[in-house]
Amino acid sequence: MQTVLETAIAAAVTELFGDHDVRVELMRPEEQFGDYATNVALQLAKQLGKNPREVGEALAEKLHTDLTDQVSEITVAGPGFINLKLSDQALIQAAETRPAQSLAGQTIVAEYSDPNPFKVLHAGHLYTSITGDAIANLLEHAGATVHRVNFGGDVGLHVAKNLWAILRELGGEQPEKLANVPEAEHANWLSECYVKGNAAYEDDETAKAEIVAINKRVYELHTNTDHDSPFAQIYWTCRGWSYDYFDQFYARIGTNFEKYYPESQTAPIGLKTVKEHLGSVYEESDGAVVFNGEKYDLHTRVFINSQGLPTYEAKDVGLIMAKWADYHFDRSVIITANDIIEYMKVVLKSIEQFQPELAQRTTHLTHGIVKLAGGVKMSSRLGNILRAVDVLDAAAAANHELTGKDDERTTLGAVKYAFLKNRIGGDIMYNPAESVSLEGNSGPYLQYAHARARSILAKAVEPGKITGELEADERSLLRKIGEYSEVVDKATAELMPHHICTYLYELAQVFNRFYEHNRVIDDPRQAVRLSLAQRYADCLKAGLELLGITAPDKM
RNA sequence: GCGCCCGUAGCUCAGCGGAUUAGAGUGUCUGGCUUCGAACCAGAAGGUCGCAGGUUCGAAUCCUGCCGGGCGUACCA
Repeated sequence: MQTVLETAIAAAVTELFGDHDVRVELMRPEEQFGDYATNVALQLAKQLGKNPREVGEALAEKLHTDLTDQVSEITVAGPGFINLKLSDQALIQAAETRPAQSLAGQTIVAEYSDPNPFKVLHAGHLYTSITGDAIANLLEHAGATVHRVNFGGDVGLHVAKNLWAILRELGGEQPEKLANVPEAEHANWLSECYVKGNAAYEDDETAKAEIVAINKRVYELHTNTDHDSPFAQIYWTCRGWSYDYFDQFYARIGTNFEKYYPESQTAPIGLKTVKEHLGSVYEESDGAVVFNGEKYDLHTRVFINSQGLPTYEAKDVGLIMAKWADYHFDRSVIITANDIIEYMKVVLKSIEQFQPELAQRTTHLTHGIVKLAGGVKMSSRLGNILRAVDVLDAAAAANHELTGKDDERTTLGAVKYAFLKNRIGGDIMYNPAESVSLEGNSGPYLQYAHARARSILAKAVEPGKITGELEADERSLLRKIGEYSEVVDKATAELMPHHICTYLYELAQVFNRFYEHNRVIDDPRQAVRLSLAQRYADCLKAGLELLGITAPDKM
């Protein structure tokens, strides 16, 4: 419908005023003004040297005859806006529009979550996982084949710190003693070891030297494919515990990954790639291999350190090469926190020098961090962290307190929506007491709104079709339903799921108002209203599912 | 120092070139359940959109400067 109107407006402009440089873009004005609005008269007036209202009046008159079937009212308002009100028939038709399949046929790799084995999953991982999942859903629903992948550091200094503490806890390289750690405690035990190892690294020079040595041993263990030495057994067992813990977490929040790319796998690829382009792209400096970003107004960064070990930069080069080899993607979306924006520019710029299409096809999408109320940043190095499970448990407790029930769907709905409703980019304030509300603009409000509509539908016979003239409240509801495809298209184009949250909340509000003032069952207009309720519930459910939130029929 | 991001009601956020009164939620105050689910609905109060210039028919939205905050700035990730 939007395209039909835009085409007609563009044609009318050309016919009345000849060719001019105007962008015909329809806006959604407030309902009192109409269903669509255009500012072409304002754009034209300047070029024609005419009064914008006169230009608007002329266009409105022309459009009124050109669009008799689609438009019931055209008015010129304010400085020269042309407001269009759809006929009921056109509105009914417009509400049938599906979101565009704008990415049909494309292969897209979506990388998100990226937790490090041996470390605890904190609230930030919860946020990035939920956001990444929603974005992957958007891409998928626009027709793309999406591969969800996950990158994580199973080698590196943090692992060495952890192993140093693990070895102390075990009293040496005695893998059999790992059996003493109860299965339920695996993740907690590892995270406690990390905190101890990190503290030792910072406070104790001897420990620091030992940790650096362990770091090198871990890399060697991978190059030698050592699974049998006592040291290797400890490493592989604890690493396995971490991946089990991740899988449990992802299962709980309902996302799943096709593939993990551990750094131990991408490191050798990155090392090889960087060395292949040593001299042409990368260069030696102070015993390390760097990419001189200053040539491109970026920072210079180390890709291979002076010990010959790959840094995160080289591992990321390896990751991008591995993703390319595995998928030959049309597009690669990497979702991380903001703090590595500049870093990623350097990595991509370096890759651009020898494989430009990989850099061109990559989108680095970043979000803020989860902050505790009071402005405290979370750090797993310090141990004063809010774990992912703490956030979920707090939401579950709030849910229980309000409803007396335990429902994981509501808990997840609350947490996911609380995170997703904010525009990606800024930091998220998390207040354990207030942030995960079940009322107002929240996930449970939408789930509840959905369940109410389903409850009505369950009481009635099959709804019919929406036909004939609509009453004002019915029209408002259908108008809102009709915006769905536009909103999803926008959210997909911008990779901004929060647009869907804003819309769904408005949609539910419109329905709740409708429901407050109008009967559905046992009303002369039952057939039309049931049909509207059905459309509404389907629309709400589809939107929630795009966000990764389940829409229960009862709650 | 340089670069990037942010500053909108007490709090948490939408809005990011358009409409006489800048929107929500929450919190405060008030009203509505013997009737399709009140996790709901309705109303009141609450804002010099950080400050100062500029561009524009039109600026919270674009540009410049300043103030305040965050992040990054070579061998962490």
